[in-house]
Amino acid sequence: MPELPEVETMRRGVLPIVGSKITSVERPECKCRPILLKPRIDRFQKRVDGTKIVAIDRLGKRVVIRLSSTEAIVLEPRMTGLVLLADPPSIEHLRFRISLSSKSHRELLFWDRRGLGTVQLLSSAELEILENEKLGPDALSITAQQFADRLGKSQRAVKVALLDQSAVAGIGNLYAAEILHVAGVDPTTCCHRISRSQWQRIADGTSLVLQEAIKYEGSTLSDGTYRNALNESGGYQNHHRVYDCEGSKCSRCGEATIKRIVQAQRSTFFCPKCQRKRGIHPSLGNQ
DNA sequence: CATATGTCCTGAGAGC
DNA sequence: TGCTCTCAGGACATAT
Repeated sequence: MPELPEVETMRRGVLPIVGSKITSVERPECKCRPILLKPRIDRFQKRVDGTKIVAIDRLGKRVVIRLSSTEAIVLEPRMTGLVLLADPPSIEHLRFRISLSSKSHRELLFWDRRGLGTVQLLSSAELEILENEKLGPDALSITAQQFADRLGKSQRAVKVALLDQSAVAGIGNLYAAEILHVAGVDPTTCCHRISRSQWQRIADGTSLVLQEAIKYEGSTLSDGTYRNALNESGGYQNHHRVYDCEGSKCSRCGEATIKRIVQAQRSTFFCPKCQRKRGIHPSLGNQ
């Protein structure tokens, strides 16, 4: 499930195609339902053919391929999408191909097993709306002040709020849990009860966890879906502190056991000792 | 407006 | 063994 570190790894992996020209785009034959493509392939073709790739950026969990026309191809992997220069894991779920006039890299591929991902061609104005109005500050650089400003009055549990891309862009279910563990904050805490120093720890934890995960090229979970642009696994799954660690001993306190709960229909993993709510002492004698 | 829930999708794994 | 069921969680549409 590509989140910021995985998408950033994909972005870095396809940087070598900057400077290449697009010779054609194609939607390969696919037995499964087609993914969302906007605009339709014939109009898409006309607008991108012959343009040059001038930059490749990341916008939250999306890869943005900027073109000399000032438009941009926005790739959104969602659950199982991959952005590849190498051969895809299977031919059957190949969803989109960008052919290039490059000697070293002939094509960029978008592969997606479950098909929830999207490929969109946006004008610079549309991209600006996405960046400035729909998405919050990027998680890699968000400050404690920005966290407090955007979520400080929310009634939601902090773990659920961290997944809101309009509040902060790039965090998903896995890294929300990792961040709150590093910050030492109970994932069920209502945002409005979080102190300044806790927002600071959350901001610090966000930066630390995401940079660490980028260093290891993201997390390839047991289903093996996520790969980098060269179809290689990530390594951060071996460094998870809580995610998918239910039942193992917490590495932070060395005493408690990692627990799993469900919040907003999603798994949350945490250490009940390191991530306790502050203030009220646990009531005695009711166990 | 803020927040909660349902939906899309496929393959893996559980259980019978 | 082979069937059915449940689950995984990105973002968005719809409901409260």
